[in-house]
Amino acid sequence: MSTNSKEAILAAARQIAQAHGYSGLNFRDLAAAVGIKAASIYHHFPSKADLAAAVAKRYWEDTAVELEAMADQVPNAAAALRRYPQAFRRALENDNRLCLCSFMSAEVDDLPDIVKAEVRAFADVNVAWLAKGLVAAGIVAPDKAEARARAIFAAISGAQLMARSRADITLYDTLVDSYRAAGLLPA
Amino acid sequence: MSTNSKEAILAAARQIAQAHGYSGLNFRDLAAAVGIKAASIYHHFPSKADLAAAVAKRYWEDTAVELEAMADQVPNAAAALRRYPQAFRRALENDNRLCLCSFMSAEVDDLPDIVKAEVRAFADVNVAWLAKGLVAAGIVAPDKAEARARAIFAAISGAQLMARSRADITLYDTLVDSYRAAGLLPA
DNA sequence: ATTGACCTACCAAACGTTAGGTAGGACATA
DNA sequence: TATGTCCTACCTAACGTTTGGTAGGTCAAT
Repeated sequence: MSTNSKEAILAAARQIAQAHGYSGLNFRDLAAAVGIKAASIYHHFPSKADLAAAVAKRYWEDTAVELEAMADQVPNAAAALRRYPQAFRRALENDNRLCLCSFMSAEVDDLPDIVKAEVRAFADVNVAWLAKGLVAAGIVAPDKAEARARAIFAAISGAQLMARSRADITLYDTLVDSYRAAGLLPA
Repeated sequence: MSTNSKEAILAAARQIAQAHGYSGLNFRDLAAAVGIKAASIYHHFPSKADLAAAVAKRYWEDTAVELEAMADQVPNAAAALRRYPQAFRRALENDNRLCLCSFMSAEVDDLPDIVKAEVRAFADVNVAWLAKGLVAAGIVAPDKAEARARAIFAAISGAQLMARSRADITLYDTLVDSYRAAGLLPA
């Protein structure tokens, strides 16, 4: 159970934080979700800040793997870009949850520094993947790829947030369609 | 001081909630900001839920007035639309704060129902104003105005959130520029 | 004499965190 | 083979603090 419990804590903490944020993540509920006692979490993580940093780090690591896998499953860069919104859709499918790092971006004033750093890393991973794909697909010039990638990332984050506030995943889909129609996302 | 205190509470609560969210809004800090005692807030608002609902309601009311004023100060609908991002820029100028309703959208799982309703009303106000302007400026057909308005609102919210996470208001400006370059926002 | 605005003084519940302890496995030494 | 030491993984119980909220008083203005 050694490594297993730590992994279970990370997984459960991610689910809680995607629904209730850093401030809404508490040791008692987290422990209950894992099936242990609150104090036992301290055997695996020295503090709430360290736990949250580990969760956020794992979150962007998982996302990086997922994005690479998505690119591999598809014939070309354009097709991979077309599937990018699906990555953010999955959080909404999971009980109307939000991207962990969108939630933590809102909470940034109350976040320990070690957590903030991981939140920024998540954005960096997304922007880098998008920029690479935009260039490979020949959609934008290399010197303008990062700006466009950031715009796509920000817009998709906003669409997810708005859909969450209405608990309406079809709103997310129509927002993505609108981004395509307007020319922000490649059609 | 009668009406004055109530207004002061609303104003201070808005500032706090835009920086720390609904969960980070507490009666002691709020009272201290106003210069009264925590218990005295209950003389004006029966509960935290009622207070937050009043704050959110006042927030969209103020926004509606501000948007109308913005439209009036400018010769035509296209010029008004061009200034829309400025409304969201002001929160960032105010100590890197976030739109109250973006924060509360993230927190939607833990929000009292009466607060949720006001959060949705804020989005409705923005979308209605944008849709009206888009039609008046002849940028989109009336039957497609609302979809485009929603896309703009979501994208601008996302840009503000991303800029906040980096505490970088110039990032907000470049995101807005990218939206224009990509065709989401009218140039 | 009543009301409005605010106060002091609490409370129960929940928070992150700590102290100290228990059960059981690993492992080198005697 | 048995003993002593150390480890991991978890526990109970409590710590001080903060939370939203309540009861009842004071006091100037009407």
